[in-house]
Amino acid sequence: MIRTRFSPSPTGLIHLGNARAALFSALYAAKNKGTFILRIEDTDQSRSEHQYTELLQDDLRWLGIHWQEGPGVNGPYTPYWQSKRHEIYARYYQKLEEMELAYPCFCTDHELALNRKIQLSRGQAPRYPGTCRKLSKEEIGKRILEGKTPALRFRVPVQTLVEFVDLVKGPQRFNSDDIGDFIIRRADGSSSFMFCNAIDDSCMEVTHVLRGEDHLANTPRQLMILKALQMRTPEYGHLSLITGEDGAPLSKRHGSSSLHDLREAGYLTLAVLNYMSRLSHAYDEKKLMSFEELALNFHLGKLSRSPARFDMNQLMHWQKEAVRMLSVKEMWDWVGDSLREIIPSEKRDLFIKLVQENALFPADAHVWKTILFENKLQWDNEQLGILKGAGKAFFSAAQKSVEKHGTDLKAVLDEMKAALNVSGKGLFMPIRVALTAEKEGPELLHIVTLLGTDEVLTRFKNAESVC
RNA sequence: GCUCCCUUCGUCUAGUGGCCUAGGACAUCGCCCUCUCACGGCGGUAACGCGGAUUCGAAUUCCGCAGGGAGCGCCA
Repeated sequence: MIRTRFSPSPTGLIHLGNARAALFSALYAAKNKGTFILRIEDTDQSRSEHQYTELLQDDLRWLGIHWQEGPGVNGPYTPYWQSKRHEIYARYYQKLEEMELAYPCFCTDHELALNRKIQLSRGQAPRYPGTCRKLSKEEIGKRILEGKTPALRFRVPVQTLVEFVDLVKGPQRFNSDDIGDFIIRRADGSSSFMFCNAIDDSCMEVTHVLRGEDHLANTPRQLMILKALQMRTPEYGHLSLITGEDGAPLSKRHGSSSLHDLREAGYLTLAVLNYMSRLSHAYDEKKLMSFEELALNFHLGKLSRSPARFDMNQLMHWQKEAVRMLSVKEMWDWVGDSLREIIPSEKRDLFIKLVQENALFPADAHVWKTILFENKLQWDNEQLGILKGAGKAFFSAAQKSVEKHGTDLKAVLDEMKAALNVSGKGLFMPIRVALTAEKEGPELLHIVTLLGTDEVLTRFKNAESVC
């Protein structure tokens, strides 16, 4: 049974990199009919904010990622909030202390910072020097009596090779001597990420951990903890990072860097899903795929080892595809139901159909709503040139034809062709500009139908008056 | 500084020693279709970071270099 998880900390909106870790974890579980777990890592009370645990779940659900265990659904390994798992961690701290594989550390922030500075200036790796490593029971007792509250450090074994096969990067080998004793419980009693993340994965029987590449060097630490406790270890796969268009790590200054931003910007779930799935994972299929299809064709072995750039062009491509796939109802939800009230009921279907072929975002639909249903056309100089080029006679002829044929555009055009000896672009462009003040857009036939005879006449008249 | 990761068209990638005069998609350019944009069709431009080694043969293996990134936190 495959079990994967996503374990965000509620300190902010879900970053695209993390969202992708969640996505791939969910896809992998889905592909293998396994279980995908959501676990909230809120051990850092000072930085965790409740609002984010809700937002993060909303955003995940929006992306179409659903968890079989976690907040809201529970499961056999409850609770799924780390802040509520203190007793569980306490047992393992005790075990480690009993085995003397963990020891209290009384060093202050100041001492540690100073030490790091000295080591760095000497060209050494900034590692914990082991100050409290050999404190006797008496010394420890004395300090505690003095009112000092220690943190707990893991005693890293000496001269030990930690080896594992990374699911995407391949065989890895680390020397324990490159790793300093690290904190597993803070002085305030809370658990550090390094510790509870590993413990929870093991306790929850997670089989495959897919996470960001930035955790690769953490893996030997977590493996050492689990090994010391004789607990089962998951397999790890480290996903390459997503960078901005300039190759630098994705950040706020690149614009949309969180799922939430994308959602707010009007991107569709399927667009984001297809784009993100294909960032550092190759699919043979070129068409837009559903979550299920993406899962079915997901292969760990197809995950790329190299970092991938976030590319707006490509996202836009999937957005275009996704918009075209929308049903009429979905289109209304997407463009905003308020538009309905402005548009007469008999014209709604046609409006949606027309917008669907030309819009990338809801705002585009609003532009066409304004053009077609609010009478405030403004021609710019170039457009005025086009109108004047056609001339007053053109538009008076147009009005005459419309009066006779109504919105039967073909009849109108035929008559104008014969009367004015114009055709092609010379015929269509002045009409398009007169009716929409745009040089591009949906088919004129549809535009004329939506406008109706009276409005078409008004607009031709206005065009004539500026010639 | 130390440890680790990464490096194929502008971008995402295919590629696991001969099928590679390196394939696809997006972007871009041109043509066709066409009332415009889009769609669609056809075609073009465009890449194996550098240097060695192994081999009859290397994008693919090995070594070095360069560049980019991560970790070395009482952050996660």
